[in-house]
Amino acid sequence: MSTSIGSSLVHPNSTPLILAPQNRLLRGMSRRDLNCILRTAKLVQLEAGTILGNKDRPLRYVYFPVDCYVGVYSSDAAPASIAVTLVGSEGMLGSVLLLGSGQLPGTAIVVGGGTAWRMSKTAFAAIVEKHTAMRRYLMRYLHHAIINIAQHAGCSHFHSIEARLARWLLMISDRVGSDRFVLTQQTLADLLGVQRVGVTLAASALQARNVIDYRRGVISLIDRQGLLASACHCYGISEAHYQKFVSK
Amino acid sequence: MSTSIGSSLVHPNSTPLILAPQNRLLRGMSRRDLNCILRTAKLVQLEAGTILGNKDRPLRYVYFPVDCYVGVYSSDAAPASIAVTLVGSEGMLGSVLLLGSGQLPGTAIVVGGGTAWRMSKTAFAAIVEKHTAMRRYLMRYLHHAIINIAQHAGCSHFHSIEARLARWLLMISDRVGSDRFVLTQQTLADLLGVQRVGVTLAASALQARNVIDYRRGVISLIDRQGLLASACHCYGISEAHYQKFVSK
DNA sequence: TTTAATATGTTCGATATCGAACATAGCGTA
DNA sequence: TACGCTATGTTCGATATCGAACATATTAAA
Repeated sequence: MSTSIGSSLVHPNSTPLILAPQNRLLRGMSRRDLNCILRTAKLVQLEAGTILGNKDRPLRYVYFPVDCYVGVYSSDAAPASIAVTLVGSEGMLGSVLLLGSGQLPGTAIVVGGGTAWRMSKTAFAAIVEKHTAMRRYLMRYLHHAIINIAQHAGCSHFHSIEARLARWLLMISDRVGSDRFVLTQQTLADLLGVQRVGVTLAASALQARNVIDYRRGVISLIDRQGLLASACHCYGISEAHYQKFVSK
Repeated sequence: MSTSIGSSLVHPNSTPLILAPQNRLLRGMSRRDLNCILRTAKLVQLEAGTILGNKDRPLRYVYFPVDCYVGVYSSDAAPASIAVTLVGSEGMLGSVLLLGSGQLPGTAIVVGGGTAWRMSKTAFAAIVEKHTAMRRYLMRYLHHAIINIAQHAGCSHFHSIEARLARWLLMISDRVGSDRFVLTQQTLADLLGVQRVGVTLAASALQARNVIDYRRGVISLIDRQGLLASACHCYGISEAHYQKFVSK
């Protein structure tokens, strides 16, 4: 729904500003900085499964997702891969370019398709070079992203599949801005770095407790409180850190 | 030995330059940048167990280890904690200050005592603000550190205790610049985020194959090739990345 | 309507690690 | 020398997840 609204609203050079607030990071910028980005960026459609960059091929663009989200996986190898971070409407893909290189800490793959603001890495570099406030702001976001990756490392090491699944469902929900989204258990398994069986069992348990509902690739979060209770504390820690250090 | 040489060489304002090359990151700088740092930094002694900073208390100093090394743990809580990175003579603690905040992605604890160059965070901020080449160089190091953390996340999730132990022993050896160092199995267990039993079994296996030798807190790497073969590929990947992106 | 493709459900033995003890051995100190 | 502290060794049942099948159900296409 937000997708169709978004698409219908976009007319070149008319009122793209209406969409911009749908990205939390852009929303946190000054009107001036925001305009600067939107003048340069282009709204594009990203399809699930698209590879946006990996360790060997640096990013050519940076992305500010509106209603899509991108997983960054530790490795290309499917069976021995785990997502180290998830980028959606709360952030951007490519903040690492602030350090002078678009080399990601892994492989970035679009998990949920949708729209995103896209900008070439050179344009991005030029803008942040010029606008100090924006650069500082995005550096805070990058800092948050780093801390988040470290958090993930501990999380995936110590917490059960069920707790991590609950956490990721909350994270995805936040990033797409909906409590209902398209996602198969296999894709979730790839994100968590576990077998699909593990996700099936964990998801069944959550469904049995009436916390979520899913059928053939569509997951609905029914009881958000229950999901929070099922998730490890990492979710809350990460969200609190974002609020404290990024969004003002 | 390197410790005693180092200590005996240090006379205030005399020839501290001799020690500086013992930090790989400093060694990679131009003579001018290096002098600038050494004029400001002070050589200090760090004792094992010292906490240098955590998520709540940002760093007050940055450190360029000479023969000590520092673990950054995902959490304060001892039993549910795992090291996300290890900083020794190959790098610095506090590169994250390049992003404007000294908040680490975890708790930094001195694992192996020794000497390090220390500089206040304000002095550091002033220097990197002024020296563009140095800032860019250290940004490359920070970039490497980020990628390394992501690598660790995948590593600890997929690889066995024995492979990870072998990897960490190599990492520690590189950071202290010796194939023999003081370290108990309990400390190793804390680094790996596992029980001590797990380390004992893995270490016994390595010793049985004549790859390492240890007795009461002193570990000696006997067969480096064998250790490399026992370690997961993460070690080589990380080292290669450092060479490619940091050290020129 | 039939068929194929895909998503989910279920089972089962194997294995790594946990969690919790208790035992032994080396080293410093009284 | 005797003592106590600390580091390492060893055992054992419990558990989560793996690895590999095969079964069923839903949807889309022919």
